[in-house]
Amino acid sequence: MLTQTMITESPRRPASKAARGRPPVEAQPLGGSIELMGACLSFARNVEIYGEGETAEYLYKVVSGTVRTSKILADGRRQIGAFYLPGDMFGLEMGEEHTFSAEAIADAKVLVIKRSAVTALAQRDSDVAHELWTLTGRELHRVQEHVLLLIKTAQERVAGFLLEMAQRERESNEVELPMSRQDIADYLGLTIETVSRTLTHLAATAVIEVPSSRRIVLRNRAALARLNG
Amino acid sequence: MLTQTMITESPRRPASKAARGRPPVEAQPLGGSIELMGACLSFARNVEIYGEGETAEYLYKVVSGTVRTSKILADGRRQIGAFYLPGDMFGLEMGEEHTFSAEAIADAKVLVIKRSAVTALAQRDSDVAHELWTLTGRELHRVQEHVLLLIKTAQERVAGFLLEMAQRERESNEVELPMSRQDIADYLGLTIETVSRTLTHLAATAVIEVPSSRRIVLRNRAALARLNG
DNA sequence: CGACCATTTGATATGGATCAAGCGATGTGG
DNA sequence: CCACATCGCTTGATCCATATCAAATGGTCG
Repeated sequence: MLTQTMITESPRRPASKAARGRPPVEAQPLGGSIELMGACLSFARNVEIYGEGETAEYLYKVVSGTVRTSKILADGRRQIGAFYLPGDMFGLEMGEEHTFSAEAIADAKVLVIKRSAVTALAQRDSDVAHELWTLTGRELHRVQEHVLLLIKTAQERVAGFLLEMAQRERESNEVELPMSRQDIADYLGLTIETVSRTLTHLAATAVIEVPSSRRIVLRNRAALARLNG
Repeated sequence: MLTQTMITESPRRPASKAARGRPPVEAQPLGGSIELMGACLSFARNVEIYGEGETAEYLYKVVSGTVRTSKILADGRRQIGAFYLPGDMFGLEMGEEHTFSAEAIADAKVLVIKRSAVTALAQRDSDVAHELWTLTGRELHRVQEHVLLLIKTAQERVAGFLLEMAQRERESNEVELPMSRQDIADYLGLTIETVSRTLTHLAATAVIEVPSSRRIVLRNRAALARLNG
């Protein structure tokens, strides 16, 4: 069994701190008509936003911070389904229940939108319906990519992960990782030690630089892409 | 690199043989309004239905036989995305291109539906739109389950696969596997040898019975479910 | 400063991959 | 009708990537 990060239910901190370190989200083409009608909530680091199995009453959009969705298997192993950065929507479900749980990785602000309102709107407005569908389709695509990651070697997974993260934080070579090594490991289906060793190895071969554990510089993108398979 | 099954582009055989061995498909609640407007095509074993990267002009519904979707990685490894049995729809894409290719595993008949017709219809009819969305959502759920399979041990993957297949062929304990060991291996992210060994082991421990290589009897579902994690 | 985490590093174990035969069906040509 | 090639599958022996177990390091906060 893998060692799990203990989820410490730390008390909510004031929202003022949550927006730190990431620019405000510009209006997205997707969700343009949706995002108007939600309330904005703050969640402190490691606080659960919703739990697996709870009824899916809302869908969410990250304003600041980072959110992870995860699932705990019977024997305690944890699988992380996705990381959501500012601008990403999450929590949209087809069934009545959330199939994963969601937690804030760093203090996060999320826009909360009532599901019933959106689906009702979608019934009349085919554009909204199309947006919802697109959202699900995008998610599908992401998960398919995730499957492709999981059949690869440790190096390839880590390389793929870094490229994925780099792609998302505006095409820079500096990647700020908001999640712990354990989170990365549980996302990639590896152990924390293997993730660490692989990063060390990539650094040793000058493919990346690791100035601090949560900050990574991509020195040789081509090599990473090659490793990615 | 994994050894790949050679895809022999055998010539199309007459459709009469394709329906063998599986009862005709009853009308599904989903797709009720969609399936009326398609043509029915036949594909021989191992014939490609569409290729990765081709423009997604149609979506498909399996009438008889079995279809697999797959992707070949740069180094030759193959990942199978899904197996589609009679009644299942596949090939629905959000983008303009197919992200996987699709081949018939056994001689198959598939209903072919023009994408543009469906999306046009969806624009006016919110029920059709909802059907499309549901279809994508169901697919998303399947792929999420696939991810969960891929982080498990070989035993757990094979057990999970068998349960999945059993669930789909009307809740019987007899599972007829239409796909080869190589297909199963590429679906589960294992080698053909490991799949074979695992099945042998499950048979040795009386969890299953393997009267012929393509036919499996689940003797102890509880044990399988336990192995499934 | 000292306690507590997260992360790295090291030593060893192991599950599954790889390499290599063997086996049983199915089909083909002599 | 039988010898023989072929193909899909199984079985065996060995190797290696990653897990596991254990300890050291380093950063953060009271």
